[in-house]
Amino acid sequence: MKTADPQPAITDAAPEAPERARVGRKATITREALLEAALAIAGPDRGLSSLTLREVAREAGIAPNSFYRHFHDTNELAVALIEQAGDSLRRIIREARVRAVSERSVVRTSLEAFMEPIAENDQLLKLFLREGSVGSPELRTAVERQLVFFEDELESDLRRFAELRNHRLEEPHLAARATTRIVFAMATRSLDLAPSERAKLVDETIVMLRMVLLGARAFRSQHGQPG
Amino acid sequence: MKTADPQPAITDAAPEAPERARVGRKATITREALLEAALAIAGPDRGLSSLTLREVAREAGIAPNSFYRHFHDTNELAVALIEQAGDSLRRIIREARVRAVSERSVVRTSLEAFMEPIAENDQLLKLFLREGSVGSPELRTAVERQLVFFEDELESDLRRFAELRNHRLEEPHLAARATTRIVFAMATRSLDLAPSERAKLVDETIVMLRMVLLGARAFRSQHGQPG
DNA sequence: CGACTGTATGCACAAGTGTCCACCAATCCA
DNA sequence: TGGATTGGTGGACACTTGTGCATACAGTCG
Repeated sequence: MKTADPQPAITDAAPEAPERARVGRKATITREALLEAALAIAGPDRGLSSLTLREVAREAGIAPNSFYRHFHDTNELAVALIEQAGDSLRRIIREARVRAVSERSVVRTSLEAFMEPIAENDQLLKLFLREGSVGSPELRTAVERQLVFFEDELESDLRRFAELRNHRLEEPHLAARATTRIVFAMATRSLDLAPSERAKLVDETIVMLRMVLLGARAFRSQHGQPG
Repeated sequence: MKTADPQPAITDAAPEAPERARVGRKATITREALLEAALAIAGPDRGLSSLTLREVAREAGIAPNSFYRHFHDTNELAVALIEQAGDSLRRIIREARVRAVSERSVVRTSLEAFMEPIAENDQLLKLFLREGSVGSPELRTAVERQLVFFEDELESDLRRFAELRNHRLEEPHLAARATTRIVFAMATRSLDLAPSERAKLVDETIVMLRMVLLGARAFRSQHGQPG
């Protein structure tokens, strides 16, 4: 296998030196393979930040020292993993968006498109949901950054949709944020649920989201309204 | 080893076994002191589940082996810590509730009462917010259980309040859940914010919560309404 | 060919971990 | 007084961890 496979998009924009190794020994293991190995280890019980250098190396089938050729740290690997998960996440959402415009219930369609890969075996997604807010500062900001990407895309969606239907929409940014956090919290919760109970959770989540959207329409942004 | 401490219901007001040691050597260090020590170590960067037996013992000033006299495991300690944090949390909320009924804005008063101890140095609270969903299955269910307690109390609050003001309130359970998750997500986020930015986050959170409450009033529980 | 270079490995080390064991210390009850 | 019981200690064990150093491997270039 060649490293030459560009695969440029981990962060969306990093140039990432596509011509790294023109001379010297061919890499027997790629950076991506290491990420995969780490993913395989980091089950539900183990925080991403508890990953061990030797452990990852073992899983990937290389010597512990070789790890340093690809990452300087396990933290660095964790951050890369989060960013990759975030990309995967937003890709899912974009697909959901495409599907949603032609369906009856935008909320339901989008949410189901979001939940489905979680019910499947998308380790990346599970990882992202779980990682939340523990770990090194870099890791935390990495997660937060991805969440904000998510919120931003959702906000412009909400804006477009409201305009399309001639709805009022007050504070779309906050509506997007509330929606995001609810969805993530519920998706995380669904990870510990039996598949049979997930459908119910989806229904409940839809109700919550509709509350937010209804509220965003009814909201008056003036201050000091009655409690 | 026996836990010996019956701890019949984590729910409320645990009697806390006042007569544990009637015979034998006087304990030089209490179970609580160990919890405190663990709390002191578990900073923002370290997940609760990465605590080390020896580490906690060192911080508490006892021999590693003595740890076993109080907890069978670091996991057990972590769960105890979470439950303690949950209690502290609900105590705060009850106080907020008392204050809130005599104030103008229930939402703002409650939320500020919630955020204030976080801005202070309540390590317990920070811990709880952060721990979210990583760690052993026992730890995760412990966190989830505390969240549900929280939701239940909030739900009955919402119900009472709606009745008092003659408001409609559809699906109060889900309104409570949405509220809870938003508050927790935002509180967690505020942990990484400079104090000067927290006020803004509180304001934004209030808007989000009002959206939910407004939506819960406007909501029609019938199925299949227009998207 | 040999020189050069990036990749991967083996070995070793100090440090840290959980846990077992025997032992001491204090306190109560008979 | 003397068990009985509980709390705490110290030493040792087998193990894992991150990392430094020297060295072998596999290419590419002149």
